[in-house]
Amino acid sequence: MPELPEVQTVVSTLGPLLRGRRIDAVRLMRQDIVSPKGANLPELLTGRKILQITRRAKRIVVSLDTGENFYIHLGMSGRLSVVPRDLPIQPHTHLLLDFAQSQLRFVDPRRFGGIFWLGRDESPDDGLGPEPLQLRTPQLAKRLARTTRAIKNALLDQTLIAGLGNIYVDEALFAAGIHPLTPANRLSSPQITRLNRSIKQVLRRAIHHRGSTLRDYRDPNDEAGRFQNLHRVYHREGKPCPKCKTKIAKIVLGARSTHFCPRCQRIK
DNA sequence: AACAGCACCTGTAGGC
DNA sequence: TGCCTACAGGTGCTGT
Repeated sequence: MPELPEVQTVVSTLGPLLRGRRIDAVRLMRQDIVSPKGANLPELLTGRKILQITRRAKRIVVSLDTGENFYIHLGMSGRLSVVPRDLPIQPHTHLLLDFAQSQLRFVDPRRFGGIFWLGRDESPDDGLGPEPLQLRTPQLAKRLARTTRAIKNALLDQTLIAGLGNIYVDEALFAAGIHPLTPANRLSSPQITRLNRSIKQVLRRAIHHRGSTLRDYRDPNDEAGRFQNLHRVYHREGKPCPKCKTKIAKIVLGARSTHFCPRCQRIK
């Protein structure tokens, strides 16, 4: 469910609530959400203090006072919330961290998300391409030149560029006027320049509006995002294109729905 | 070796 | 109302 803007919103909300707090107790209801398989989270976390919470792509990285780190991935349906300890526990709650005055809960019905403990030789960057908000155009051009896949699929590949998902790829391609099926290595250099600008613009706006809530995304204070109201193509099939009024099309690409304007986004 | 396709899970919305 | 299917914001594996 969450892409970079939603994860950024979660991280900015959690930071002030948890920074400097000591973990008094840990309750892990399902071991199978933890990686590596055998990691003993209660033992690793109890008594530790949280130094800071940061984001890398869609990973929520928690740094501890021991110098150790782990990250949380929300998958499609994962949610983190900070609540009073005595609030009733809802179904699919897999992990509870107790602090003096509050409790952090990880709830994830589909269990595509999880908690990833990082060993001394591991980094939250492992397996990830560059951050889209820091990406320079020559770097993007170089990476896209290496592949013939459809640009939509290439942008979803987290090793190529890390943090975009289905919504924001469709929105960025629309903003740049690029057809999602265009082979990545066939983009012209003006197109790549526009694409890089569009990606940043879409992500910044989405972060400003605290992400998109389509079904059930919520920040740790249980608040919905607002950016879904500003989507121009995503989930708008059959509705008029905001630029030219042509009906927005929906196709399936790599098993993901893909939305675009057939008139504004042509394959060159 | 890169890449398409599917599997992994559960909840929900929409059609009949 | 109720049943059944399709689909959902992600990623990792498998087979070509």
